[in-house]
Amino acid sequence: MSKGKAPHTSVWLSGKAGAPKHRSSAGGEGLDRDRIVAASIRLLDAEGLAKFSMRKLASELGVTAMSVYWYVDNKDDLLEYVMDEVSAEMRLPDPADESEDWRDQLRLLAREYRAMLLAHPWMPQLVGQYQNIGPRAMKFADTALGVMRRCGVPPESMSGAISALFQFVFGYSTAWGLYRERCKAAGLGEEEYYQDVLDAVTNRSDLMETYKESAAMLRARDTDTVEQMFTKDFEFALETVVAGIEVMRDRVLALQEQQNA
Amino acid sequence: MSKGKAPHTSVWLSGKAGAPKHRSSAGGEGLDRDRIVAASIRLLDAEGLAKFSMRKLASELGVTAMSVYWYVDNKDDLLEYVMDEVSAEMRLPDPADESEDWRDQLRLLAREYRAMLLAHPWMPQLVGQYQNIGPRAMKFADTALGVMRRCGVPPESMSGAISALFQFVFGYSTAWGLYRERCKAAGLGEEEYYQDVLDAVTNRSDLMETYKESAAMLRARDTDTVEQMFTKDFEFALETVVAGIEVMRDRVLALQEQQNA
DNA sequence: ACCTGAACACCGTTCAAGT
DNA sequence: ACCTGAACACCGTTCAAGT
Repeated sequence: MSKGKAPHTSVWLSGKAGAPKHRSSAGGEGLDRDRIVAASIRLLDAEGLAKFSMRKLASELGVTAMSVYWYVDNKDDLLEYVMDEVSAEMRLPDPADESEDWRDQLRLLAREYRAMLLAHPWMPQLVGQYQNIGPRAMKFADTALGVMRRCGVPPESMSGAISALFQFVFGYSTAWGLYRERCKAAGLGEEEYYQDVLDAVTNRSDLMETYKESAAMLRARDTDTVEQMFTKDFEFALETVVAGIEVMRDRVLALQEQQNA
Repeated sequence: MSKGKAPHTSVWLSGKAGAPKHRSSAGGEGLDRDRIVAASIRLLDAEGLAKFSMRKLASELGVTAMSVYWYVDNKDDLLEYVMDEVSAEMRLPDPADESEDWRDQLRLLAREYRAMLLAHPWMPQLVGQYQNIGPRAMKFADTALGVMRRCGVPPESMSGAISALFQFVFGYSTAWGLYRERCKAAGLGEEEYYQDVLDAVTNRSDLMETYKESAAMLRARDTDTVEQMFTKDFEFALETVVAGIEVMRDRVLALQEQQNA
């Protein structure tokens, strides 16, 4: 922050983040920013982002709506704290551990990211709304960079490679999370809902004509459950990106060598 | 839709989508679903999703808040119509054109998707909230599948490969769109905001220690503008995925051949 | 068939007031 | 230092009523 009071960008850039959380020292039953964040996560997991409100949160905490505002400036800030908190659920590999393959470490990071996003279906939406740049999320990003460096990609290409992998995982988790949420909201099983979509397309010959590629693909994998389909796609795409990174590394290194000769 | 009145999943699965749009025949100045969708896009582009409301939309149309509800069941449905409408902005290659390289067609699709998502900064958020399965979005997806088939990936692997590419583009566009929105909201230039983040990290030795990988990477590319950085990352990641798809295709085909022998 | 007004059940947040 | 109550300026949506 170059100037005094920058307009709203992120709590983590406002200088007020690290500051007083008002830990009620004695660990009593008073309010607390940690307690507020924990209650928020509980509510979000239970009822989703759309139904989450400051008023409900307050009543969950057995307190008046406005008490929360003593610990948190506004709803946006609170949600940024929440994001960083669940980001801490991910296990991280040690990039310094030479005994492990960097590909496996990359796979672990991708799977942990996916698991976290799917464990909290509201999380992809928040990631699309606020920048996840709190300390725990940054630790994750920094670890990913550390692993990427071991693969031998030159520094200026690292963030492109990182982007290919983790933006995919984010997009994928968003899509699958959405699908599951819709099923739950509609009171349909995952297979049921899928059958409905399939029927809607295959029963109408005009749609079969227009979307013939989609129809053909759907037919090619109709022995799988929806969950199997999503999981297979994830694993295939994950290997695609890892393989691609290796190709790009060799390509860039060859180019550099050629320039030095 | 197997049963009569399925609970809310998507307008496109409710049977009410294709139905009466109430085209005011004579093309007069009456209301119209097309007109409502167009006005919505105008408002969303101008003020963003957070400030978009049914009441503002109505007043933009010079009409009472409730008139809109004659043409559209609710806000969710309207936003799904909007998504499909802007999805039509993307140019599509012809998968049947054998004179074009499938790689180039894939690149075109990825760039068109990116351009569309960045032209409407609220779009990534909607994609994370509703399933984009309207007719125009489906046409895009079907074209992507058609191109992918030309590459030689077997049918059951196609959606995994598609996922690797387009979920990445979605995630990437979400992140960059977010960055730009934050800049605009804060009244900062893109470089200025970046400098603020950089300063926040590099001026504190404890952070430099914790996020040393990030700091090193940032230093490695500090001659680029933010826009150049994002664009380079996109191009690098795009090539990464395309290269990865080729590797995976060869790998899967070799495996199939081996099983047949 | 199309549009309106009034009303309901919510929001996030401010602000003066209490202890 | 911490919490409250009342109030403000909004929401999406329902419903009975108008033409």
